[in-house]
Amino acid sequence: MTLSYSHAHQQGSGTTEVVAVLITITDNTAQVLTVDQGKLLPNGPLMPLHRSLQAGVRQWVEEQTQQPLGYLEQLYTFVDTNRRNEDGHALVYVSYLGLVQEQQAKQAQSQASWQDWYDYFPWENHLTGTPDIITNLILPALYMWADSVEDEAIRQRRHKRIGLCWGISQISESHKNGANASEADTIDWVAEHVLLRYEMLYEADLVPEAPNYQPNRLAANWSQQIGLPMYYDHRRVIATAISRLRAKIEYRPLIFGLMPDSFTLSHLQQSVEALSGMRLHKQNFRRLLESQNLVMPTGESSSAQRGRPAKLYRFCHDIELQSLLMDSKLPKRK
Amino acid sequence: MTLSYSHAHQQGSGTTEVVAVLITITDNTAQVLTVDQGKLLPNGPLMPLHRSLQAGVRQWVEEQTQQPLGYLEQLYTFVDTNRRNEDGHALVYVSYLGLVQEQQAKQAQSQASWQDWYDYFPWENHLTGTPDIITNLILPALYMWADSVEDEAIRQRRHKRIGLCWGISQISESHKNGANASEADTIDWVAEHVLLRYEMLYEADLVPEAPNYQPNRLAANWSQQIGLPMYYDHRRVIATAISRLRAKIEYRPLIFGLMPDSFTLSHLQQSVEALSGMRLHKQNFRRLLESQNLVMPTGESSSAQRGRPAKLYRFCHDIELQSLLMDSKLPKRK
DNA sequence: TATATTTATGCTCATTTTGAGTTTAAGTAA
DNA sequence: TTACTTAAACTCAAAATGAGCATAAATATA
Repeated sequence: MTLSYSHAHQQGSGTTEVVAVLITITDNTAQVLTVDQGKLLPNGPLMPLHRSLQAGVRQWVEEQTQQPLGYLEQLYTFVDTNRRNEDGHALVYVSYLGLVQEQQAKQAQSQASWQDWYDYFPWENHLTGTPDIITNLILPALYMWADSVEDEAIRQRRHKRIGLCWGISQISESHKNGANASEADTIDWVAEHVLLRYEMLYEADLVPEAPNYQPNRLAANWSQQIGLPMYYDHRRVIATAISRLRAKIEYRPLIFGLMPDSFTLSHLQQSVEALSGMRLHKQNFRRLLESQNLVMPTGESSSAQRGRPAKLYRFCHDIELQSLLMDSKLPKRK
Repeated sequence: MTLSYSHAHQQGSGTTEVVAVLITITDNTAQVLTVDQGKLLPNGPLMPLHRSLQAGVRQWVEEQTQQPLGYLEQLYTFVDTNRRNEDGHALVYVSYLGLVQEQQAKQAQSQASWQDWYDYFPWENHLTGTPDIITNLILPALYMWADSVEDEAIRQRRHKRIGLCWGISQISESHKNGANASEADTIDWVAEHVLLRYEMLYEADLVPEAPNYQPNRLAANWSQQIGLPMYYDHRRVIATAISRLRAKIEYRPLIFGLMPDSFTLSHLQQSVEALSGMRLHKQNFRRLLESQNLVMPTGESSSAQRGRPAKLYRFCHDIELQSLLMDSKLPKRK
């Protein structure tokens, strides 16, 4: 794992970098923009000429990916004490979440490429039910990790934590070996806990990025199944982005930034589903949309592929402001 | 306005600083910890010896204020292009929100002092109804600002924005001079829009920190009424903190970090009210609390001052984890 | 052509959650 | 004792939510 790249352009003694998580949806699949064969996010040092962090992000994204980008919001700021400048100052990097409209997502320019984000987080895709990787691989490994500790109290807390993070509704039967089978047995999957789940895998040394990762102690082809690793902490940065996106989409119409100018309601719903990784209830989705006055029919209909043709809609740009200010929700779970 | 202080300890070429917004509640009043006579937040440069941003924050807060602090979360990262190091790199500062338990809030150590946060944001205190400053001073000034522009479209957007930000329910009568009186007339005050409101005042040059602030053009004693200014962008940082706190307290039991070990439900409610700046409906507040299993009675009662003595409660520390993970809400408006 | 299949869209219904009261209990101050 | 104050239990209607049924309008197929 060569960590050489990415700082070729670093000059002077700046200790601040920007990192961008750009998201788009193509063919109902959520994608993230990467460089360096999917191993890194677009990034670059903040330079004296940049007038703001946003400006820095936009410049480096433009330069490294030629991708025009719209909505951009700050995510989180990390410190990497393993990377320091000549004065010994640790590298600080500020991450941003950016949205790219469907039609704007260009094909693989230069070093950049769009990647299905579930290639990095296969356990986050619940579009066709709970993925096997959770029940067959992850949960057994996590319970082994939980039980590997002497202290009974810690063990119990870990069990509880696993349940809360991963939603132990189905598996409760097969894993209530302990006496505490009477615990709240219907905790359900919370889509926005992406970061918590990734961090638990990291803490349990179950991902290649973790300090004590030992795939030999795990299932045979563990490394192939646990998702693509990245350099530095970039997979964690993506997890942060997905968490934010999934949480925010429920009360702010961020989906605006990802849709083309006109679309069907099904298309819109599938886009939200691609982000949340879960299926939604069709009728309720529409009801909520209607109650919010977020979209209006264009008058045209889509040239249907199979069934009844759907009406086309566009967002009420009239409400740009409201969309920023007011609490306009989007639907929840199925 | 001397901006000299606060960088006396800067050494080397680091371009990263940390800033802390520490919050406590004493006598049902929300307070923020400041240094330099209330003009600055505790802050300091990130140094090579710091192993994380949190560690940096804790060290500087400890050093400057001797205040022990518990819960800490990252807020936002700013760039100040006006402050640069010898290489021309702009200063990056990472802000944190910290909570201090009521009993832990010490009195004015060294340079530090606790300030009523509504001294900085008098318009945010709606505990006794909409404050006069909004109707008498701020809104007239904002509408003047909105109307000061030629372009009709921009003027309309500004009017709309003002309404959304400041909740134009009461004043709609006196200000529907235009033809569009039929607009949604019942927009209500949203407590967590603190940052939006401050930024609007800044944009309209109505606060002393703004580049074109000209108090002479405004009401006679404008500067005395519009809240205490701070150096740099520190008042904006507090606004960011209050926004986050008010938003998050509705779906995460952050209030934990501010309460003493045992308390009455009324005390708890008053604390939440101090943060949100609004009165809550007593019975519904209790109902919600009960449905969440966040608190449990200690068995004791408070030695009542006047009325019937209230039972004392404590938080279910059993649920530390759940409080972090699950969506446990606290009540909304009255 | 008739029929099945597919997708879109309109509508119903039971349950839960909210907002807002009323009533009763248990203390202190006059 | 009486008035006043705060606590706490309970009620009720309106709104939001989760889930299902019914109908409409197209295409694919027998």
